[in-house]
Amino acid sequence: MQDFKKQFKKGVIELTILKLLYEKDQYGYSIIQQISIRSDNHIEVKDGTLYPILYRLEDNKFIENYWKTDNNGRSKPRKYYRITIEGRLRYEEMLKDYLEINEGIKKILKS
Amino acid sequence: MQDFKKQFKKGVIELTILKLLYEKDQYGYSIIQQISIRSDNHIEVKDGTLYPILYRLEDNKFIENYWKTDNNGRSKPRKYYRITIEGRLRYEEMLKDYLEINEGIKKILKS
DNA sequence: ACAATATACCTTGTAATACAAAGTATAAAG
DNA sequence: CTTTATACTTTGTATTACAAGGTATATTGT
Repeated sequence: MQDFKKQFKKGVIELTILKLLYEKDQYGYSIIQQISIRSDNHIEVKDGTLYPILYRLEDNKFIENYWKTDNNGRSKPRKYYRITIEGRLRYEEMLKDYLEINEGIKKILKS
Repeated sequence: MQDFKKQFKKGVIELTILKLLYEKDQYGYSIIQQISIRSDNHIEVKDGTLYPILYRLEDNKFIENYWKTDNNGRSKPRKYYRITIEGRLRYEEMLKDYLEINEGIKKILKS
């Protein structure tokens, strides 16, 4: 109980991750920051939450990873993720469902 | 996995239940129907889902029940639920959080 | 130079929860 | 009078965001 924000976020995080990777390849930590920034800090995803989701998405072939060393100062490579064709389809599906449910809730809440 | 609609619904169902009881006292089965109808069938809540939520809300003093026999033909009483003051406060809180998260997601999804 | 903080990734265990599936019983409809 | 809908209840299961722990490098402050 208590934290219903946590509940609201279920399922939605996967959607936002796929959206961000749809836009461009990114490494995990970057995704966490992007979600924070772009949602005006309304959505904060913990690293202990994100990484398992990435592994899950990878198992399902929706994304795939590659290690890349950026050509700035940093020597240690970062693990980048790329969305697959299946991942794009999955995203479109999820988006459709999300919008549908959201429309339904909006109708119940108004009046 | 598979059914992400189920995930989107987490937490949101409690919000819609409180909203419906905010409007007027209702029995469980009626809530299920109301959610279906008012969401244009986009949200379907199963009875095995609803009743445990009602008991939970009751344990937390957000709602309370009373048995009532309708004065039409039906002789068997139905278990009506009424929202409490605490329940109203809880609803306002949840709504605020829901709108906030939703705003955040919208910002990430667009562009 | 050194300490403190941020970045970056990973893993284990836990609480919460929508639902399936089963049951019981009455009411309404064909 | 048989079938379907209504109405309520309970048990077990899969999923999942997170806390809390870990490791290691990079950056910033003094």
